[in-house]
Amino acid sequence: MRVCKDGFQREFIEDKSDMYTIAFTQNILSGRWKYFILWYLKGHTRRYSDIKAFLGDLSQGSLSKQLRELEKDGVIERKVYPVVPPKVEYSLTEKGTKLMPILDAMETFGKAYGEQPDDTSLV
Amino acid sequence: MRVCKDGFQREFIEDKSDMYTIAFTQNILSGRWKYFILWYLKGHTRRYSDIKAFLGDLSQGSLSKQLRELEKDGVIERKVYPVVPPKVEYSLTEKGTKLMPILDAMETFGKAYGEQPDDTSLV
DNA sequence: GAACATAGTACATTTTTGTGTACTTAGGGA
DNA sequence: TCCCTAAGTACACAAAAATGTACTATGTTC
Repeated sequence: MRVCKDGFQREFIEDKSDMYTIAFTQNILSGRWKYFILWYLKGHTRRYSDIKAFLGDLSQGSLSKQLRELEKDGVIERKVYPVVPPKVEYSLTEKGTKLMPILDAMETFGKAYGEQPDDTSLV
Repeated sequence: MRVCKDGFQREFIEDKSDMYTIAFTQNILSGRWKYFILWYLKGHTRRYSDIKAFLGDLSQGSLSKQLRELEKDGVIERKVYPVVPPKVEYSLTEKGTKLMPILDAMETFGKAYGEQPDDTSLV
């Protein structure tokens, strides 16, 4: 029971705060490619061109945008080497590695219920 | 090492299949409100109007759409009582409960790194 | 001195999502 | 008789996300 802005007392059946922490996490992960990028970076340092090649069917603009957002949220790190042609490496930060249990849980669910995609589509 | 469609052998540094299972799960969870709906259904059977009231700031059309998608994906169950005015109850299926570890992992991350929202915003 | 490579940016356009408004159903109450 | 309720649907519209195309930088190689 709690006093609200309107002066009345109300019983709060749910505490929404847990939900807000989920929303916070969701914001970081929202984006068509972010799970894939994070998954690909798991345990590796990768160059921009490798990520691009791995994901394949996305434009440079999209990739750059997703990477910038992940960097802004502090889950990946960007290391620029001052060479020509440019070389930039991406890796997970410690915060980023803390997202891995989420990916693992998604993988577990997907393995239990998902269909295997056509193998040739991977080649 | 594997023979590809183009006839060449290639070394596959990554096996993408795990990533596809993540994509499968992501598809089920994509949608502005789905995490919230699932979270709210955790351990409870809820009426349409309760879900609407809980989420607050979304239209009937949006809510119906999200619920239909979750039902189609088999993660929630819809039970209609033939009364007037209508009564419809939603609950998690067993498949739906298997998504909970994902929400839990997101909550853990959010608790570690998220800021608490202004408490008054919840009232 | 022209072309190549990598890692981008800028901007217009398309696609995907989400929203707002109006409408429906049928029994019970004023 | 008319309005109320809960749980929707239908459709046009707006906002957000993703995409495609063109462009940039600069040291090295041909």
